[in-house]
Amino acid sequence: MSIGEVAAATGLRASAIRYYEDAGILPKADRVSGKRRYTSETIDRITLIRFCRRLGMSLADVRGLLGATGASRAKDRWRQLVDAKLVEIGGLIKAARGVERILRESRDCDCVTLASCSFLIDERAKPPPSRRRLTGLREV
Amino acid sequence: MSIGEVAAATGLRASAIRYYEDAGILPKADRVSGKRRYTSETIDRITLIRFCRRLGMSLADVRGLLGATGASRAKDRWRQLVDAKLVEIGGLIKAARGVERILRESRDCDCVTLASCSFLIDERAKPPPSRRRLTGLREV
DNA sequence: CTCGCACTTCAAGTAAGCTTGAAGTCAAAG
DNA sequence: CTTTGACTTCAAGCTTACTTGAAGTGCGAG
Repeated sequence: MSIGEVAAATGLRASAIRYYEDAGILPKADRVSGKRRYTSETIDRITLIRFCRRLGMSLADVRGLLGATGASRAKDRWRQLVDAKLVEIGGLIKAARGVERILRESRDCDCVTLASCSFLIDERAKPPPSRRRLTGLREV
Repeated sequence: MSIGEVAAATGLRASAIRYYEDAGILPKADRVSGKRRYTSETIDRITLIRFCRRLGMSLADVRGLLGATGASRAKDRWRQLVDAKLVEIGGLIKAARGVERILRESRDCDCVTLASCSFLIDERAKPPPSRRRLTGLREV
């Protein structure tokens, strides 16, 4: 199949498929007179990549996963990744719930005028903001 | 106070404070022989900004909020922002829980070998990935 | 033969929120 | 007077995951 057909089948753009190849996420494609030719295996692979991405994994995660040779090794890596992601997501959910609570509580507060607002007073006591951002997720 | 003192008091870097000024989030600072001078009002303002950022608001959100003139107007904007953020966070938590469930279920699946895995088969049926990423949060 | 389309490569652009570097200024300390 | 340290501006860099654009190639149709 051509890159255009793979793109149509997977919902990615052709440019993204080329990018994945450059990034080492997809193997170098065979060429027929300079043009990339694929088999349905590529579609399966892209489907797996898309699945992982949807679950909030980075391309680096995916690269690590697909680099695994042999099914059992791959399965180990998969479990490791999943376990790490579960911890991350747990943290994310916890953080989100904290934010939700504060938002609700501060909704009718005078914070904005900065007049002795308990939230901002609490805020002063907190350590500097962490540089680390929690992982962004896509809708599942 | 100097920019360095404000930085120390708020946990931001001086460069970030200058950036906020350029970005219109902080008002143009008074100068004494070319150097910015601040009052504790600035610290309060930065504290508010930091509070908002911690809750997952963008600098654009904050700019809109602080642009409000008069306390009641500001309060209205605050409530609007909070309501919008609550919807967003609700979506984020829902998405995160979905991901959590799928991760758990797929943990011990044969997905990685692509051998008739129900998760990947489901994946094939899904629409192309949404470009939209859910808001990243910081820890609260 | 020429048109048009899908493809090719490579470089650069995009988003957000800052940081970093280079080069210069200023005031107080030694 | 010189050094030191904090400050100044402006431009460029960082990160991730791609997209976009420019310029060129290959192939089937008319």
